Amino acid sequence: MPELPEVETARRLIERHLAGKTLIDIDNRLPKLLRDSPIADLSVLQRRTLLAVHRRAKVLTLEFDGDLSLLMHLKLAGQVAIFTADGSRYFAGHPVPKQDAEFPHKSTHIDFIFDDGTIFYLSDIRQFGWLRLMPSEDVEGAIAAFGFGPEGTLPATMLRPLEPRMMTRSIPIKTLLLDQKFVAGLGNIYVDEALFKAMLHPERPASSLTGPERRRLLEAIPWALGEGLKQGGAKIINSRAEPVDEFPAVHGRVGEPCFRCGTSIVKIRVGQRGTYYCPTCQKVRRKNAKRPPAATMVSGAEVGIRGK
DNA sequence: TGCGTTGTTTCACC
DNA sequence: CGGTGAAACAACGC
Repeated sequence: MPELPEVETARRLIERHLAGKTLIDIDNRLPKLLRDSPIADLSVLQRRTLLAVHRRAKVLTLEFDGDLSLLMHLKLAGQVAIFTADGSRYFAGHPVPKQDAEFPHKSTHIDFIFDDGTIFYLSDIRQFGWLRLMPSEDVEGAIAAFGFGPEGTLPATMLRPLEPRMMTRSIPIKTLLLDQKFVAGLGNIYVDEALFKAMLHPERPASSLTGPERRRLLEAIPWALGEGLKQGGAKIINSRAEPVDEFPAVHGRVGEPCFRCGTSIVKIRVGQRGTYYCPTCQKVRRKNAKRPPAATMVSGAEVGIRGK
């Protein structure tokens, strides 16, 4: 669930509440979360001060003094919770554990305890997330190795270089947008939202988009990520959306009326991913549709399979 | 109880 | 060798 907006929300929270503070204790009850980590033990972070928190795509870097940096990926179900000494609680990422739950929760795997009593809890109900601890000087190379494309939050004009690459790919536009090497930060929620905003069918071959359609999409990407960020991340619980100000408009809303036209939102699978769209607002349209249609219309090619 | 869930990697294939 | 689609993988709730 954590995509760019959720991860950026987490970054801001951590930086706001913990930058300049010193770690006094780390309780890591699930050491395997440190995967492929050059330094395999978090305890070396004891007595280190958090200097800054960075984000590239969906990867966070917590930079400590003493040349140590902790890379963090929340994947499907990671949650960041910060409890300050005055009893306030701040959350980002996955909705479980619930905000009023007792902490540490059974899915809370690491407690980072800071010198002023602030506690940073890292929970992950699915345990798909990962951490990597390394010398700060190695971070740049480690991030570069992911080969991320441009940040999806960039203004559309700066995403223009994506256009030629879009034109040569035959895969569904949704699949291409999910490729972090193409554009960084979109996940399943915000891809569906960007395609709805641009009024494009998720299965359209990327190369079939017209110039105006490509430009519309490049506008919709930072727009969708921005909407999510405004809300501190979209609220999707058990695959069901709880829209705020009509966002999300399609993701997690199967069977519910489109906010724009009232048609029931449909769920299909695209590249093995649950995909939500409005069959009225996001019709398949053919580029070079010269050939006059035969007696029958475009037979059910675009008809979605209704989710259960 | 088997399926769905996500981001990412890996693999088979053309 | 590159593009593509499918499978694998991590683990758990429903």
